[in-house]
Amino acid sequence: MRASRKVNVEYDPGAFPPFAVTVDIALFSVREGRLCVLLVDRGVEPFKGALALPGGFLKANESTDVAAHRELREETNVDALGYLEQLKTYSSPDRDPRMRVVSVAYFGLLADVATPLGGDDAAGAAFYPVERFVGRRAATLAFDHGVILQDALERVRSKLEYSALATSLLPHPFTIAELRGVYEAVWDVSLHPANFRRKVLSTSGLVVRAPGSRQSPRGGPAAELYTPGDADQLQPALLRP
Amino acid sequence: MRASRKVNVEYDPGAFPPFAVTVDIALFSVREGRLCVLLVDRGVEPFKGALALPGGFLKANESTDVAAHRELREETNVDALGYLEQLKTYSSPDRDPRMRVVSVAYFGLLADVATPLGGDDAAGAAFYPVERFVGRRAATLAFDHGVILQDALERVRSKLEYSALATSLLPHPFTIAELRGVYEAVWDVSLHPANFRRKVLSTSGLVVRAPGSRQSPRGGPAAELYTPGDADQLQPALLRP
DNA sequence: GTAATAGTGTCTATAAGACAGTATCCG
DNA sequence: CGGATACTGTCTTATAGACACTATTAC
Repeated sequence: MRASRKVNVEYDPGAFPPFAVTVDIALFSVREGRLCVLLVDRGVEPFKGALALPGGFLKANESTDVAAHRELREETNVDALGYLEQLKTYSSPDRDPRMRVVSVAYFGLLADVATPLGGDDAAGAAFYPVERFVGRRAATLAFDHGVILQDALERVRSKLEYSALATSLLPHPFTIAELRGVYEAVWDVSLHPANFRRKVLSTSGLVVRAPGSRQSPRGGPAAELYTPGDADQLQPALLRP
Repeated sequence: MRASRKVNVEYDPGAFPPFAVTVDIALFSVREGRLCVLLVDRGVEPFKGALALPGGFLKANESTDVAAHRELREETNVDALGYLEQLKTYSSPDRDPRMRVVSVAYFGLLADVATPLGGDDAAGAAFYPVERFVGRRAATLAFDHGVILQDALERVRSKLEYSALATSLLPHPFTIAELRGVYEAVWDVSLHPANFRRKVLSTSGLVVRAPGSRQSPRGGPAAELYTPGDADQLQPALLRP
């Protein structure tokens, strides 16, 4: 055992165990006021017929970042992809019943435009409200994807507080009310319209005024339009209630 | 270790590319008021003679969490380890010049007790001030460990704001001034003693009063002692200046 | 004594949350 | 018209930061 490290650093090809590496992506989108996640129908065992996060095997000469983009492109169109970030790596030895698989999970954000789920492997891919898969009485997902989704959701909820990610979930330009709708959907809370507006506009670099205005869908005056600002981190943060 | 190739015999080995998986750990400790990181001297090529983060290969039947703890135990005593958390996975195809290695990086926090670096593989392991390895004119580390260290440092700096991690870098009990010293070392700033004290004591669950007191090292009245509270997240956060 | 530190009190600026009120649009 | 919404203004409370002040220790 004492010599194990020395064996390792010499890279005897038989000195280390090989692993399969996959990427899995939790792609979020706000649709009709609800936070949804892209899931695919598994057509093969194990977990045949269950829902799973889109993903696939890492290729021999690509990074996981590249693999995540590639897998996502195979499920949906990548044009509208607003954001993609590595979440966490899952490596429990029994997470795949067939073999040893280490999965590098990502989370992504997509604006709710008319998104054609028309990739090569998009059969059975659709957006589902996340509420069905979190908390008690949650519907189960294949493998440990329920845990991954839970972790991704918490990461997104947290990042909305101190980063400008919320605008990645909206087509541009957008109104303050639409931006508020994103926060309300992700955090699953109801926010005070007047205070939210003041907070957003006083956070430098979050949004910038765009020309024109847009009618409210349910009455009221036309709303001013905005596009994302150049801020990455929010100062001060927009804290969850 | 040598039987590891047998682990995957139950599936078709040609169905996916195999990868070596390692864990690398950035273990931080505050020593003499400076934030330091544990580095090991590489004895073999590549990067022979360079400094590197401690780490090693993932075994066939362990998770990366277990592997990180095991590797750390081989470098230093694990008793004082205050915290260990997964940071990020690094998978650039050329990050190791010899072969394809995917590394799952961790960061850890260790109190500055008399830490015997007396593990089996501790030869050449020592704590170095992080300032030497970050920013421009930084000394280089082996592989992409400089990037990993930079990412780990930023994660630790950020987590001090909204979590109670700072107490993991101190032996218990500690004084408010010692806790302030941790924040000052990690953030590389100078904090107002009076305001810091008020802030810490008004953050519920951060610290609890311990009996007794301790003399100040450089004059002044005896300082009250505290131990970590039960809070995990800080409410309100202790924001960087 | 001087210097340094622990701890308290206080003032100001900023931010969050509650809420009133006006203007504008749809039906 | 009524109802909903956009947007502004104001009040209260909580917090951050600056700073004055006292008390206690080492030298």
